[in-house]
Amino acid sequence: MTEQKPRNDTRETILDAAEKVVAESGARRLTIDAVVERSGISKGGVLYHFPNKSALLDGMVFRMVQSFEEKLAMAEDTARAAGEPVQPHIARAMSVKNDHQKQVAQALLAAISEEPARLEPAHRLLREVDQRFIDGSSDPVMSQIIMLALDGLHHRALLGFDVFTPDIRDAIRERLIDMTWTLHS
Amino acid sequence: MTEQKPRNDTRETILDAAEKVVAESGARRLTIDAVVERSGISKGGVLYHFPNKSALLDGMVFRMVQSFEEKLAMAEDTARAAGEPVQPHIARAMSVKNDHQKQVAQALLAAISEEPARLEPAHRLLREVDQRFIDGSSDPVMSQIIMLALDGLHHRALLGFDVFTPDIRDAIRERLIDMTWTLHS
DNA sequence: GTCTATATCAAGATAGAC
DNA sequence: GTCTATCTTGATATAGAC
Repeated sequence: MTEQKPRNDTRETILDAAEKVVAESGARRLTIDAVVERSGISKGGVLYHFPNKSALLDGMVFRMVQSFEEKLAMAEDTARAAGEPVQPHIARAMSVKNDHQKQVAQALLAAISEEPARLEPAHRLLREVDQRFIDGSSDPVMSQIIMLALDGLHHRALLGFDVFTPDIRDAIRERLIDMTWTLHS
Repeated sequence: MTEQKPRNDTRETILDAAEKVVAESGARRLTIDAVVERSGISKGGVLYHFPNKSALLDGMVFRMVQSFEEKLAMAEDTARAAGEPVQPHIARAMSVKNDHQKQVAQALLAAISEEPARLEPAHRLLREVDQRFIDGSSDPVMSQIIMLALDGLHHRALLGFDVFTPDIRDAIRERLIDMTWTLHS
């Protein structure tokens, strides 16, 4: 039995609240006080875990990067276990629209508004994924285009501009995954 | 003789300065005072033209949208004059990396950090361009993918994450334009 | 239309009790 | 480890002279 993650300690509660604030009120209003209010934890408590606002942003970005990495690692493991190329699985993992993607958007948004330099871990991750995604492709430029289109999906969510109906979104996703298969078989 | 545009009145100077502040110091530091300092115009002067910060953001977004619309209109005129489909020309116009794209990034960044609602004019524009770009395509899903990839290029510039060498960027651009031709001939 | 001076407030950060 | 109270600053906005 893998025990339930005891993840909902105070730290996680604070990060959850921070994301909610950004989602609900915009990156501008991501203030310590807003997080205090949204989390129900006192200012002293919040500042105990994140001694200043930069640390809070680092925490948001780090958690986002980490959970994204886990998701990709799982996708790649699945691929390898099936003896398949990893790239279509990466594409699928990147294009899923769920809470996690929202988390990505909120964290990126907060960091870029406040201190773009804090995005470095996200840049690192994107560079690595780019590399693995293009690797071994029979048409690297097309692979890069697919990766950019996947980025574009995130982009629109980030800008709060998500006009696709679920069917169109699904059609786009499946098409991108198909294309990836073609480039890696 | 078309006379030199007399565009460099105080208003434009202020908007230029605002973009420079975002580019140099991040959206967070886009303050009235920073614009005052960067533009050399006094606080009273700046607040005469933009009575509050929201008005300044509106001004940034509006100018961005307008110049983008002009650029697209020119591209479409060129296409029609040559009896060609407009979509490849739209793709070309959207993928050019220049000062204008930087302007887009700075304005978007400032608006989204501060007041996402102020992005509405940009959303409207993107919806329209999307529509025209997909219109009459022999493969609308692929057209949408191309548009998303073009978005992705902007996205990476926006996040300060622009890793492509100029040749790769050119290769991607030309490929996207080629694909667009295929879908509209 | 442009300027300086100043009022007001929101937000980050610290101190110290429990 | 969590809390309340308070200090300090940076930023918006106003007033009114030139």
